[in-house]
Amino acid sequence: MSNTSLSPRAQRLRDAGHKLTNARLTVLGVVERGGGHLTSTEILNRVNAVDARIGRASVFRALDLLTRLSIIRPTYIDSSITPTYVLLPDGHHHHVICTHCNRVIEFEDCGLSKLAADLERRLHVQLSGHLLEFYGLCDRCSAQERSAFN
Amino acid sequence: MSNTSLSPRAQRLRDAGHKLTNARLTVLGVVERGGGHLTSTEILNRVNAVDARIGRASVFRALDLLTRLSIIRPTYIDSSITPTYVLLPDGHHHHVICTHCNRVIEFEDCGLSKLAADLERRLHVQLSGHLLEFYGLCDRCSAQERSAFN
DNA sequence: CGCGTTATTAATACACGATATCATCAAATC
DNA sequence: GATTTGATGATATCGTGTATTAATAACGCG
Repeated sequence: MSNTSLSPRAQRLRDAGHKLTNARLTVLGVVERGGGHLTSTEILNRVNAVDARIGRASVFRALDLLTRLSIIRPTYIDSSITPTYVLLPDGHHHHVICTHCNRVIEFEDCGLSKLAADLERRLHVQLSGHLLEFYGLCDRCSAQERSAFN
Repeated sequence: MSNTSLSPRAQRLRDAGHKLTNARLTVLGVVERGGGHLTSTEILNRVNAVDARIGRASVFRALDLLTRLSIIRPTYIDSSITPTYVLLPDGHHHHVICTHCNRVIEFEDCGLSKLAADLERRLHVQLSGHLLEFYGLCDRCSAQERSAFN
């Protein structure tokens, strides 16, 4: 098979020395089309809808692998519940999580490339991505709080 | 009992309208003394070593509560395994996670207070903390990689 | 300082997300 | 096309986190 139609992220998988299997490409496709913040259960269901022959374990293994390659990242919305996986589109992702209603508000632009370059030099690390989360009350919840003192 | 010896974080619990129970204060103490990145299991064990009468569920509830107050935050080191909880000492925390050996390197200084103020204004939110994670290879692993092409 | 109210707890049984295992399979290389 | 080796899928199992409820202790108030 030729490589002409490989997605950039699939290419990264191969470049890192991993086989481009059906299971991995399906999981990657589901996450890419998912629009962010899918739980493992949602991913399992969607993968199964695409190809019922793909097993649970392979989905979890694929998620682990994609995480190690900084293609996706597991995050907690609420504490302790199953994580949601977010794509790190250009290696990074940023959001605000409301600690009252658990709403997630994404935003662009973190201005962290300078800090990343600093860290690479100071700590002798090779960075491939980052995640920035802010916690607090969203607009609705903070309005509510003001009016009800509670 | 007088309030003279309340820790600042315990004070925050009370100010938010929650009772300062033995279970909550014990969990908080364990996390504060833990030096960051304790798993729930480690926290459970240490809490039990301090006071064996405290039940599992109370520990998880305390962790949830402390998370909602942005006093701690669950994070994933490796994908899919049990989370580790980090203190957000002044409302924020920053680290680099090595995607090869899972080592965690903490650093100070993120320069994000300006961005936080911006977001509060633009999104009409009230922020109480943040977490910044970088992913990549640590010094040891990136040296290894260079010498072994692998 | 003790009493009443009410949030919180402890104990247990349970649910369910994630994993270990291993025989089978298929992707990449030549 | 054959070979090598990493990856898969099925299943049994594990272990973290949760629901439930009667009992308890923290806090405010007199």
